[in-house]
Amino acid sequence: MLKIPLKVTYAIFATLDLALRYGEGPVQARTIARRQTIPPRFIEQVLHALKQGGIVDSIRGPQGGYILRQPPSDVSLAAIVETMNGHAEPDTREAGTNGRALRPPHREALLSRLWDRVYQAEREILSSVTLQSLIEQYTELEQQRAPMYHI
Amino acid sequence: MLKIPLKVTYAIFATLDLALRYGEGPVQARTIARRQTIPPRFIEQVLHALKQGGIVDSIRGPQGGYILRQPPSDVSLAAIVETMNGHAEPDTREAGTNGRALRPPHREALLSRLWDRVYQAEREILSSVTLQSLIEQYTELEQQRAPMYHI
DNA sequence: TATAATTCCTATCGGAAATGTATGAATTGA
DNA sequence: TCAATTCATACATTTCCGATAGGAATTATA
Repeated sequence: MLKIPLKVTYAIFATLDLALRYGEGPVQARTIARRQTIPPRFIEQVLHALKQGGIVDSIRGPQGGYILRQPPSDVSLAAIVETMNGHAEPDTREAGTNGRALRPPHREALLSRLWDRVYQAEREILSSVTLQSLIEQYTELEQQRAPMYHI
Repeated sequence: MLKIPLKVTYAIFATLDLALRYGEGPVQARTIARRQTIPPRFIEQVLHALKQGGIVDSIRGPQGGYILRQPPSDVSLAAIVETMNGHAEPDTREAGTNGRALRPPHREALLSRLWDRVYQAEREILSSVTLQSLIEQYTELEQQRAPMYHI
């Protein structure tokens, strides 16, 4: 039910990489690929999709690269995920019915309502998480492992 | 992200079919397949999985078939879905890291926490829906379409 | 005990989707 | 002009899912 394509993971790490350098000029695809260990030829496609989705901007030519279009606090994971999934609504495939069993369209409505609820719950969570908040969580984790001893 | 395998849909309709006849003895795979329009050879596998998951019991030989193991009000969709997905926890694939970027295991933890939240939300919803409540919703919908005129 | 009805088990196939690679065109700073 | 970069598209590979197939195991019933 919950399936996370690698593409989506890549997209999150790529934008997170950009978020960590927000305001410092464009970052090249190759650089992100190296740092995040993503196949270089593949990340181009991911970044391209992110551009189509309005998440990142691109600058061509030498010294070009990619930048976040908005500050990290304005970029929710919901936006990223939806972009990568092509706004895929819950995949409501339907099997037909005959006999005196559950009949469509009621049978269909029964489940599509349910999937909708699940979908909305998922969306709600992803909307509440931004690249900024992810960065904060990350630095928290880092400090827990290598704590700063005060005084 | 939210993907609903046909297998899961089939499993729900199959168990719903059994729920509608709970207490009336075993129902054969072929019968369910015909009524719910599921490929006969395929539903065998679905029912088999449901048996392994403890959702249904099977009776072999002539006049055999499948029955719900518990009354419909005790069977949640969460149980069915988890059975069909082989208790698949959120698929947390990880790409390695080098350089001074986000480093595992923190990077990994960051996302797996998130997927976990989504997964739990999904689970919560599915736990609250039973075969019984689905049946009730269904008959409600039926009556709305073909209403009973009182008096 | 023989037979037929049924579940059980495993293998396999085909197509679609996901992942990854390749090639070259378009753009642009130096 | 040149080199660095994104852009666009096509192609190859792998993995997964739906579906089919064949036969083994079980058992009610005649």
